Amino acid sequence: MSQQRHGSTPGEADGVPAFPDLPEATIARLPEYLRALHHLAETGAETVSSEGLAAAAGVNSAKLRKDLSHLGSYGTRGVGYDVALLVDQIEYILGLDKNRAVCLVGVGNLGHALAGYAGFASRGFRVVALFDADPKKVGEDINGLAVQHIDDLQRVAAEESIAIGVIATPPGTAQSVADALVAAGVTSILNFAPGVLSVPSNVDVRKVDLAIELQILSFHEHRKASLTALPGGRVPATGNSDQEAVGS
Amino acid sequence: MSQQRHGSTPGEADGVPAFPDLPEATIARLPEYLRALHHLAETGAETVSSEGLAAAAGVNSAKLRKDLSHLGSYGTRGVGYDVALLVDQIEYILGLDKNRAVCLVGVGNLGHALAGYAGFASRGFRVVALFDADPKKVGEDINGLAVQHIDDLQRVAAEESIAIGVIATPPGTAQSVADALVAAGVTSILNFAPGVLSVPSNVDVRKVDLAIELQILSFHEHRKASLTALPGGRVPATGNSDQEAVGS
DNA sequence: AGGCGCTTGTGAAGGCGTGCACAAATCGCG
DNA sequence: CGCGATTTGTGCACGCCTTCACAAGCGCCT
Repeated sequence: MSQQRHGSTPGEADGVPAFPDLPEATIARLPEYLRALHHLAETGAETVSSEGLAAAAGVNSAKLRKDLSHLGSYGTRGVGYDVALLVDQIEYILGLDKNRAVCLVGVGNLGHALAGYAGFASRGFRVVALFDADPKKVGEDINGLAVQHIDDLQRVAAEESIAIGVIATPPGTAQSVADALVAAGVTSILNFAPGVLSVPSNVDVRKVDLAIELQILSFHEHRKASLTALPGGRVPATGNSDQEAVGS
Repeated sequence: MSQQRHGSTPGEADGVPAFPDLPEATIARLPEYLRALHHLAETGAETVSSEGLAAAAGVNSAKLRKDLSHLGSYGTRGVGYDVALLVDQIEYILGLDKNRAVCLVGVGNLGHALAGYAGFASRGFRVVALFDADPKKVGEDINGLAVQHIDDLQRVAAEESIAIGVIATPPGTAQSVADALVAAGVTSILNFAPGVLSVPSNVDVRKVDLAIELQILSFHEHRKASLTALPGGRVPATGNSDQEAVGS
């Protein structure tokens, strides 16, 4: 669209503000598109149609096209999208070309697993520090990384210029950890602890609550059960064939 | 609303269909309300105002009232909501009074942690079976539960009447596991593996992709960085002070 | 060179969700 | 017994997102 921009460094444009403010809904889907594109690239595909990519990402093709059009997209009518080009573009928009440093607080059951989660490293993130309040855990080696005491957070965060923190502590300590992260200059938090965090407005928080996910499924189970028991009979589909990941 | 129903078994009403079809957005928030209510109950509160509960759940008070009104709510004007009553009502709607049986497939890094996650048991779910395809893992004892081979899924699922399955396998095997779950009669799936699952329309899938969450945060980091570098200056708040959990 | 088929990009419409603002209802107190 | 303070429940308007449907554009084949 707009002027011709093919071939310029991704995002580096002439008069266009490098940041088309994308709708939140679109942003939430970009990572899924990216994953699908990587998968396609591995199978050797050079281009994809919106139909094909949409199917791979589990969304409507019209939605996909509109999403991509928001970022001043690179598609060719009659052909489709250049896979490699689109990958670069989306990675640029998501800021994944920076190989972002992440720290993780709380090396309990869940934190331990997250520290070793291969999916982070392979998708643009480096877990550079682990913290815990429990002295017994400090010093423990997890995947080649030593657990440090939470009191060192401030220093380490500055040294490694960490902007993203992950909270995997019990609910009771989550808020104080969040405060510590904010004080250490972290401006994005991924919170696995149940409960609401209060943070300054310039800090972004995303929350993942595993029990909540199950409870939502439980609702649908309950609903399906009460419907099949009814005269009407057969289960009429939730309309949720989309299975998006999250919407903040 | 409707007629007076105070005192009847939750959900058991006269002419009212026990299932007011709630908006998805509301359903996604109910678990958060429930958590906040439990917390309030522990502190000994008998009633809450919509304002108070809304604050505890991190949402707007008008939104909360509308949400509760959808389930034919139990509030008293001038007073607030009866905490215990509301807990019962929400638990009934979410189907949590059934103590639902859940099975978990894939006892790797993440699956291991999920199997031991205390938050499940304390919020209405029992993990009753663990499966893995790796013979070396079969027989391993995790939290008093023995890992079984995936081939036994069908039999065990029937015996324990499992309706909810959790997938924590590597991406490559997720689809075949999903197929096996569906064949075993599971109608709700919580998927931690990256990628899109295709399932019959009567099966609900919710997806949690940890890397996607980080990528969304990364986008906001990128955005904040490119804004502070600009003439306008100060970070203008994402407007995301809500921090909901998920919206499918 | 011209035409045909295919695919993108987008205008417009409809639906869903949010938030405001207020009327209705309840309690407590004088 | 009536009045005021308080809080719920909701009608309404607005904005975001989705979806349809189609014109514009591109490549290929003849």
